[in-house]
Amino acid sequence: MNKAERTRKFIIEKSASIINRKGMAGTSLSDIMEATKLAKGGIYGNFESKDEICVASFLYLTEKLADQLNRAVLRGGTAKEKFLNLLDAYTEIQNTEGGCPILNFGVESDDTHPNMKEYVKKAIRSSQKRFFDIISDGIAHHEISATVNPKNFSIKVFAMIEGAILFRRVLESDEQMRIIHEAIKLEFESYLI
Amino acid sequence: MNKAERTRKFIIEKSASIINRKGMAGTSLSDIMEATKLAKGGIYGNFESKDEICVASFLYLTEKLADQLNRAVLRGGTAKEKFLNLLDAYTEIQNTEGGCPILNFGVESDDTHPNMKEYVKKAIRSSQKRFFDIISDGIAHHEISATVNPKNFSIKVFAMIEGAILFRRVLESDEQMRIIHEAIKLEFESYLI
DNA sequence: GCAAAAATAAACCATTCGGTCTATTTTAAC
DNA sequence: GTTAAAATAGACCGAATGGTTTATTTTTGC
Repeated sequence: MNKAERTRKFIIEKSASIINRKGMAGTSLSDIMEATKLAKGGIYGNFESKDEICVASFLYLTEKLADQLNRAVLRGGTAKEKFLNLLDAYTEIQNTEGGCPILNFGVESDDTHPNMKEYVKKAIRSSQKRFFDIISDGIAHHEISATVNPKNFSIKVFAMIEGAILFRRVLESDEQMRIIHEAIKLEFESYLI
Repeated sequence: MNKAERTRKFIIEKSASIINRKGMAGTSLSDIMEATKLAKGGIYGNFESKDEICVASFLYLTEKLADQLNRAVLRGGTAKEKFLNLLDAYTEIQNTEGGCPILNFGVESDDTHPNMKEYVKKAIRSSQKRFFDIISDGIAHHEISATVNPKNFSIKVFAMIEGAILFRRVLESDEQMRIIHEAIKLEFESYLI
């Protein structure tokens, strides 16, 4: 890794949480310069545009989040442990770095940032797949009742989590996150054999 | 209603969906001028700042939405009808005007727009209350099992709806909204007496 | 219809914006 | 340690930004 690569990585790490919190449109180059203590020359030597920084920041945030979620899953042996670890991880992790990148970038990824939408799509699908895989494996290993539809349940769970993250952010309270966390847990446990 | 009041109303109506779609930071005065075909003098004669237009737009959008949702509820007689009408309304209405204002403004209402957060809080609470009232009345009238916690179920349902709205927007498909809609319906029906 | 007030248009303002280009510093290879 | 290339700083650019003020048009009340 040469100096430019190191600087590029540094810029992404310093910018990601700001862009996540303030939004792409709400974050200026000045904000990024301030966060990195770099001048424009340094930033534009590494990125072609602000949009490229935003994309790189989103990918960085979701990769980091995926690592954390995957580690939480791997700490479990049974499907129950894996699922509950994953659920807990969502509750604990998402409270940092400006919130959930899928929620934040997902809302902003429209006409003004069309390329971002493809990345968010992928992130949604892989987030749901993480739940899907746990449920499917649990069914295959006779830990979870085959009456549950892994795809539908995964979609439902992930929707609840994203909704809960939004409420936690706006209401500035963990209360509703805890209520939804408990509701997911109870429902999941009702499917255990 | 004098001319200025009429113009003010006109500006809000024309601006609301744009601000909802593009975000507060992503919508410029030029965008609003274009949408309304008014010059700045006309706009600043009615509003003190762009922020005031954003607040007015949010309140307009949520009031309009609430009217539609309330009408859907009133078209039902039983708790079951009311709930399912409300659920259907969310599925059908939200696909317009730039999406769900609670989601869009909720994500953007942070440090950069602190006053907006209070309005979004209220909108979340009243959205959940609409479900809560239906469930509570349903329990009081022995239509719904008393084993269901109206508060928790309302929070859960609304989280699912907001999550589903996000997915529909990003995935550009109704599929997951339909899956979640069906999941909510099935769960609700399991509580009917 | 007229005159004054209200409402809006258009000109103006300073600042900020994303990006480009030149100047300077740092790094890497020898 | 030296030199050339790479990397970054800082000056520059035109456009865009939100907002203010002056000019013009429209509305209102009589």
